[in-house]
Amino acid sequence: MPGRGRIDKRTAILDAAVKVFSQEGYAQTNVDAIASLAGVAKPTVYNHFHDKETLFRTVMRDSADRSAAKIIAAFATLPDDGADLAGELERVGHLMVECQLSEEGWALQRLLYAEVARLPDLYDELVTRAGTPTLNVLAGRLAGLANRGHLEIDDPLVAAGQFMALVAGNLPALSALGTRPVGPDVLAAAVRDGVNTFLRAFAAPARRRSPRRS
Amino acid sequence: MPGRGRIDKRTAILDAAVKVFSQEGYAQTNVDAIASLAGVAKPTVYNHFHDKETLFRTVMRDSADRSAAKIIAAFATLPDDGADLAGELERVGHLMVECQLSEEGWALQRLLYAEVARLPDLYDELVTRAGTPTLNVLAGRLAGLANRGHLEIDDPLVAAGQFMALVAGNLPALSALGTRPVGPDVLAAAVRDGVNTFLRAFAAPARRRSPRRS
DNA sequence: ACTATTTTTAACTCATGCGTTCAGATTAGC
DNA sequence: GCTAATCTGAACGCATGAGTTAAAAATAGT
Repeated sequence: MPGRGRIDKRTAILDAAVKVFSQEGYAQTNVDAIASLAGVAKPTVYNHFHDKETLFRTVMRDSADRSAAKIIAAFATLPDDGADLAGELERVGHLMVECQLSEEGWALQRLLYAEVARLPDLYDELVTRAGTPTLNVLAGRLAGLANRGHLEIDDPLVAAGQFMALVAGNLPALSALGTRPVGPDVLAAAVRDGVNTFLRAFAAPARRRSPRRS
Repeated sequence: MPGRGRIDKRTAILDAAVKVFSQEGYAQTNVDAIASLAGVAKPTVYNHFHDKETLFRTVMRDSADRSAAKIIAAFATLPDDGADLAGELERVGHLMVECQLSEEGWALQRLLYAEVARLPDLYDELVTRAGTPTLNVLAGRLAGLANRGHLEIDDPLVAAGQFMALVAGNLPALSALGTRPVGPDVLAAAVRDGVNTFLRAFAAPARRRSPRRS
């Protein structure tokens, strides 16, 4: 019985909840499993969170916040000067993709798909908290690169969305919606392909580059 | 009580099942609702399908087959000559996107995301039946266009995946994972943006084209 | 050490819902 | 019209699981 204290029970419950919800889905999860995994009695769960849905919403909010913070931190490392643009985009793409490939990233996505029809307001909240700021940060970086003449971009928001689609678009298929591991070589190839196509479309024409592989 | 015959009971059950599963999700669906919507007694459901999971798998298979047939038919209309390539790609992209935007297309996707962790073999089956052939047909078309000098493509499979990612990648965000309608103008802009970027990356350099808008 | 709050244990209520049973009605095929 | 299959209706058993309750036990703050 670690943490016989008071306050860390809440975080223990949340940690257990994210695991069980991820593996079982919302409806298939029973609260007893969360309580026992957290090393906590069931009424304690209901003391901290009024009901199962409140617990679920809290888990999703926290998970989305963590994911967004990680991706935004990755995007923030994109330098404004165009030095080794392909390499930098690959590096950032890798960070982004690994965040989505993480246990928690996929769980968030699957749970969102599963419950969006029943909890549309939760979806809106997560988009506002995580999706929109993430896209905006990347768009800002790309706009900076375009202003310095390293990229040729009309609409930075569109380009940002397309960068994410190109780099991460094949992940669902590659990992069977996150249920199967992806080899690092396969992953690297997917990221490289996405970055190459992105640069073929948006690289400034002055410095015509010939990508290493398709 | 239409269709008091024997065999159409099965299709009535399947039609009702796809609707209820789509709206409620697997776990939240109760078989009585399917039976009553199909105008059929509950034991009849269990006469045709051994249990709820078998019914679900059948629904998913049928739905995937229908979707794949529609998309493949759309891809098949892509001409091999490069006449109005941008227009043709937009037209085909529109067909593809509308198929995914349909009630049934989104339902299939959401249900797959929701249940893939519990039914991994079903996922594999659907990929084999629908995902792989769809991608292969598009790749074949793109390879044909490349062979005739209208596109510059190293790996047609990669290019096909990237075309789909570029054209359809923003749909989840635009439609809130299929739970909200998308205006036809917004949809047209998304498809046009995707096709433009695809052509900026893959159009043969001989005929340099300047896309109408970003 | 004393008090108030929280946690635990274990049992309980109550609703949902899968899958089954069976007698009786309906239909297809001959 | 007769027979064999299927469909209906309504009820049932049974398991699962959310959320609650109660008193006893442990803990934090003072």
